[in-house]
Amino acid sequence: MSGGSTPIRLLLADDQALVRGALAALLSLEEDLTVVAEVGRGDEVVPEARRRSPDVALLDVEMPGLDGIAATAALRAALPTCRVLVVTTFGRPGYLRRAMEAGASGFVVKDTPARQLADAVRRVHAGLRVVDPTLAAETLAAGVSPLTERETEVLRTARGGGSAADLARALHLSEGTVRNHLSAAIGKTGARNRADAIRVAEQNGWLLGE
Amino acid sequence: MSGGSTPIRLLLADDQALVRGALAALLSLEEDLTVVAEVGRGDEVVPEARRRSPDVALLDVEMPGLDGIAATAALRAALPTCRVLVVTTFGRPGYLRRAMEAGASGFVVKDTPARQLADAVRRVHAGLRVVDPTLAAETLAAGVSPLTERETEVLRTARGGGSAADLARALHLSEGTVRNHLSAAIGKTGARNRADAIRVAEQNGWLLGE
DNA sequence: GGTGGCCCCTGACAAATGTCACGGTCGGGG
DNA sequence: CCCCGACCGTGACATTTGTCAGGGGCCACC
Repeated sequence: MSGGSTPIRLLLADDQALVRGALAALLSLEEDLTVVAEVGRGDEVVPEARRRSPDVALLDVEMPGLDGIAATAALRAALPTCRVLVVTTFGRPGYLRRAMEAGASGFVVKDTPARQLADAVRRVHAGLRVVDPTLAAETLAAGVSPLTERETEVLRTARGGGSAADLARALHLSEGTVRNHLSAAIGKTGARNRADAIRVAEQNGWLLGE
Repeated sequence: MSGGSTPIRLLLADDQALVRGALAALLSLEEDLTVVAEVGRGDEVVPEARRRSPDVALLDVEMPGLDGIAATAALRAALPTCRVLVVTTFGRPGYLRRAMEAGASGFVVKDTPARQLADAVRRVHAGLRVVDPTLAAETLAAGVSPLTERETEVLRTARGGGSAADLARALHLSEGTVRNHLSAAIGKTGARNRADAIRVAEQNGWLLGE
């Protein structure tokens, strides 16, 4: 494929240096691909992309500074010609939706065989969309988050652990209100605990930043 | 180094196919290393190692079937000549201790630069021990788990979420006993919640399977 | 034989949690 | 306009949770 013309320029973003380097090694084996930049934080994606102007960016979702979804949106805004392929550990149904809404061209789970990654990159670069089919089905099934904005916020804050009173102080709400939102969230998630509700919401990717 | 003699034979175990393949690509760049086996589950490590008889095994801690620590012990028992290098995502202080106790020769976090991995493999193969220095310090600081056997068991079961009554049924205990164990665990971990205690214990690697 | 640790249970208590019914504000859409 | 839904708050209530003071059994160690 791709007969000898200029190779596809790649930017890699992953917080784990070892994985980042390994992915670079893997992709560098392909003649039509070249890794021109590597970053370990979400907020370094756009600055580095400006410097190196890659064709495709591979972004992890879990990153310090700025998560991969937010980084996707920022990158699409800054360099519209650069395509984004999100590569993530967890197949949280909501992640896929959020990534696509943020302007990603592809979404790959780290479970997929290594061979397919290069192809995914090429497809994305060609303007096609790449999506894990089973994950797409799950996304449809899980649907959009049933949680209201405040409920997500309360649940997100509750993740750190702490009493309802603590949450109330942190969010400038009354303790009763916090408990009400939590109760609503528990009902909507089908959970029976506060902790349970957090787990469910997290699994479905309903707790992503903003 | 290693002037042209037979290369070091490696087995890779990681549940994420992409990472596994990428690591294989990374390590295959080194002339004195060759990847002879790849598995995605902990319980496949020993059978595959028997077939391919690698010199060094790189094992992830988080794996289905059998976690990396248990796989380490099993592998050491089955093939004593095969050294083990544990490669993990999380630098849980307790993981390092458990891995060393299980007979691992090295312990590397996925945050470390990709360049150092090949050297770590060579050192391990040479009979040396490889340990992340900062992590070693943390391990010393965190110390051994203060939790009693039953306390860990209860806490581990409580991870799934559920009321004290549920746990009592699952563990064939009285509900009061469960609450007592939980209370003790909460006290020892310095937490203020049940959920908090679980987080702390998990972070320190105190909840690993037997 | 005594002591101490871990285990299991009981019962009781204060605190936190989850639920409900209720009232009020605000904005958008029929 | 008026209604609905999201949002904030109150107060009250049953349940759950975390804590404490006990009791007894077992085992290891001095």
